[in-house]
Amino acid sequence: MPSLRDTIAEDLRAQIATGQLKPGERLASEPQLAARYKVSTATLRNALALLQAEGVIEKHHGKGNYVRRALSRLTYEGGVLTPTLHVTVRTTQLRAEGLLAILLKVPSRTPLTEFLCIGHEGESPHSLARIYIPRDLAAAEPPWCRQRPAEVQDRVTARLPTPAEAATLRITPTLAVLAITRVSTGPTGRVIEAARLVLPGDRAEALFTAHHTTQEGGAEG
Amino acid sequence: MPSLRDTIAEDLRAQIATGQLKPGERLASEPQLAARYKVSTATLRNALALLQAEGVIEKHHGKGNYVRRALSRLTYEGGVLTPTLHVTVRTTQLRAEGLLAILLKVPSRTPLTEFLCIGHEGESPHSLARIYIPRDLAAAEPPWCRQRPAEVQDRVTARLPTPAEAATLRITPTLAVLAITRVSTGPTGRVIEAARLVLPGDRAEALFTAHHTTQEGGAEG
DNA sequence: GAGTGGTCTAGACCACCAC
DNA sequence: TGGTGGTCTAGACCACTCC
Repeated sequence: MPSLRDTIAEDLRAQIATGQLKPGERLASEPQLAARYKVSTATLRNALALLQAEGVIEKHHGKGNYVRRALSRLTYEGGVLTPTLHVTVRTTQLRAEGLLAILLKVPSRTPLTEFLCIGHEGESPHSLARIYIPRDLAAAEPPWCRQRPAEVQDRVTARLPTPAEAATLRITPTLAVLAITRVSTGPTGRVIEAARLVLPGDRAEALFTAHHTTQEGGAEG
Repeated sequence: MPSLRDTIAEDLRAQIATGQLKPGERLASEPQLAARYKVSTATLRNALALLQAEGVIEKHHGKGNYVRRALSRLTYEGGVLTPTLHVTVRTTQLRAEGLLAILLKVPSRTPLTEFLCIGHEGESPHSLARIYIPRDLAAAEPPWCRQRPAEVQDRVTARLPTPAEAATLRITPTLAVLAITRVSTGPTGRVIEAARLVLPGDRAEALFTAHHTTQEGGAEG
């Protein structure tokens, strides 16, 4: 037996899917919706929380609840994120500590340059990347015109965003993100770049293609 | 100013991190905890919902709330999931439809063999894989001893599990999963396998390593 | 039956936003 | 200032588990 919450969520999902509620449109206020569905506001908010976790609606304190605009799907492939419409970059000087030093294989307190990159589509941010480069390798040019790596390793996980990440990406803290940690090694074996990408789970995917010429099997567990 | 919910969640997290609450142990009942923290049960349950979404606790209706047992981290690399302790396989005959036909590049209704693989560690399931192979390629041997692929493409996304997946993996529907769709192509260009893996986001990671010998840059957006 | 978590209610009070 | 969502309360009632 579906709960009231699930029934209401399903009804709103259907209204959005059929276009009765359009992207960017404001939903009726929570008291109004609660009255319409004959439930308490707590139950109605519970239903909205479901839709929020699915990335179907956005909540804006003091303004209302809105149908989420359908943005392009993001594809991460070969170290490149597409589509890349607008990127704002903020450069910071810092020193390697902890995990960052390990990733870059440098001693603690090694000078680094951080490039904080936020990708935008229209008004809304859609991707967050923090790129770390040993300072002696970082010049004036942006990092994506740099030395060619000989090896790139991507570590991909699914998790909830930190509150800061959620705020930056304007997503709810309950919407899962795809987190990619990339380490690029130069031809000499030196790590030339470490990057941490955070992408909204509901509209991002990462593609990896491997070519085999000799042995190796397509196994699994 | 942190909310009561966040404060309580943080306190419980700390108790678990410091070992005051041990893996597998039952928490005090919700009314007891609510009294201890001097909040309503609704607020206390709100805090527990946070911990549940992080994979820190498990809720069991009618029994209690339990600290989640720390299982090994799962690593998916080169098409192999490790550690692979126990796998139960169920074989099913079916016909390609929709997305499956597209992935395998076969006409609709092509006969397929499905291998439903559930990885276990002790009592608890930790991974779910559905492997699809054109029936003329599927023999008696399990799929991981099959023909060598020339190319393997992995498509990785982060999302919430379906209710069925959550039940199979014994995770909450609010814990994100890492979903990997793999397509293996044989030396002749024919797709020899499609696989859909679902891994709990809080303890799985996928690793991909690319080697470059010529051009290509480490870009990003 | 006793105890647990799951759902839901009705309403108070606060914080944010726009006019 | 009025409307919106955010947090929290106190308590009713139901469903599940175990004795």
